[in-house]
Amino acid sequence: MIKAVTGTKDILPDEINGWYYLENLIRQIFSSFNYKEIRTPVFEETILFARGIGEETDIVGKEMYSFTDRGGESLTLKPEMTAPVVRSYIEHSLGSKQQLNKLFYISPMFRQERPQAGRFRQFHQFGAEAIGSSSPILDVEMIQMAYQILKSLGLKDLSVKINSLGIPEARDNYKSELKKFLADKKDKLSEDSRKRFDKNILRIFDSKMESDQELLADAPHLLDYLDAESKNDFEQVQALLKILDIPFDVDAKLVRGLDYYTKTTFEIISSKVGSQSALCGGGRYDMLIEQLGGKATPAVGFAAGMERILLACENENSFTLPDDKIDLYIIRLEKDLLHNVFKLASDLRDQNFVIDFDYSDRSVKAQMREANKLNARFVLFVGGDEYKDGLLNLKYMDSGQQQLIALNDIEALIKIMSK
RNA sequence: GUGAGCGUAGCUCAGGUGGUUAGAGCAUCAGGUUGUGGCCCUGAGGGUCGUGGGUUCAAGUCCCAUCGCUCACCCCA
Repeated sequence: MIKAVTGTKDILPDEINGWYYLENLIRQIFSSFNYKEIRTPVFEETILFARGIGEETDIVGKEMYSFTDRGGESLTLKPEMTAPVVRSYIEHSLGSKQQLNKLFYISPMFRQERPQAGRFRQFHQFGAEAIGSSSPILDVEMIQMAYQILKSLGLKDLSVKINSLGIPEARDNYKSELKKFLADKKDKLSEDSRKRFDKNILRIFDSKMESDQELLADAPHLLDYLDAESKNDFEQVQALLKILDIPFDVDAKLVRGLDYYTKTTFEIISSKVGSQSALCGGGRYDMLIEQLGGKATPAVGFAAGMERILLACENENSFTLPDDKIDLYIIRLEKDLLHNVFKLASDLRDQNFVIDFDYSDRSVKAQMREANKLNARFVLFVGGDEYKDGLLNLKYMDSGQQQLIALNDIEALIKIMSK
């Protein structure tokens, strides 16, 4: 049997309503902040991600689905959306059409990682990017939109973590201080953390090893090394979050894994999704546009994992969807009335009613059972003596009540079903 | 890339110490009299017991390999 590839899955009809619900909510909330949707291709030139995300990151180093096409070009299935959006922003000179571009997206992403609870190789993210302003108001707007979407889904067990990485110079200063601090403790660190020491020392803070965390207890604080501007912005962010009544924790250990982040970073986590607890993450990336060949432009954004969010919703039982219903199931009492039923269904479907009927020649009982299973509001019997008199028998499925309707008075039927 | 657990009908699972035609519930389909649902009753279909090899007179049940799934590490949404 041919099965879906490891780490991918089908979204089946019985779970699609949850996705519609989430997608509608996303579009509605982003729209209320006047963000416009952008769609980019699923694949891009590999170099976009290598340059944008950073050669040293795990995503680029070992998780990308890259392939060479017949023209010999190296292409990659997008592992994240910020680089493609920025590429598009530069390519189409969106910055010269308006000062600030507020964009959002909903899209599949691809990363070749070992699947796990809340993690797949093809997964879906929604997110937003505000390109063209350095105002911390936009930093907060990102958190606000993400938080509002999660809250609207009924999620309760959320916590917002924020941090500031400062401008690159400030961060570099801090890195060398941290390096000094850990130099004589290096051999006590875990194996993974020793690797991080050389590759990306900030990530040592991510370690789940208690021994590492003990060694870090007295480490210098990143926030103490912030430049004046970053510090001021970060205070602004906190003040604005308080105005919005969004609870948050400053977490100096929150270090994002993508190279492009500057200043504010944030994450919203839920304890209801297993160990992959980050539902969304983002931050400011003031250097990226220039780095990808555009004019130096400040920007901020976030991305959220939709499978994780849906998983959290399921585990918290945060919302319930109404059962699927159809308006009318048409039952034919005689087999030779197929054409009449077919035409009637067609006419009513033109009026935007959800209509179904039996495609084989099943018994009336079987058709009734089907109507019941489909949660039909009404059943219409076509055939029998009343049909010879030009009448149809309409049944209200909730009450069981029946009523006759003239075959030439479809308007009456429409009127009843419209209620 | 590393580690652990698990693989029996569409789904959830039973199948002491290996022994005749592998079971249940749910789901599906058909019936329960003449043209009518949800409950109930009856019946039917559906499984190379993940795959391959080995031990044995005999394996779903033991051993090995392999594939797949799940969870965790790593990393990230």
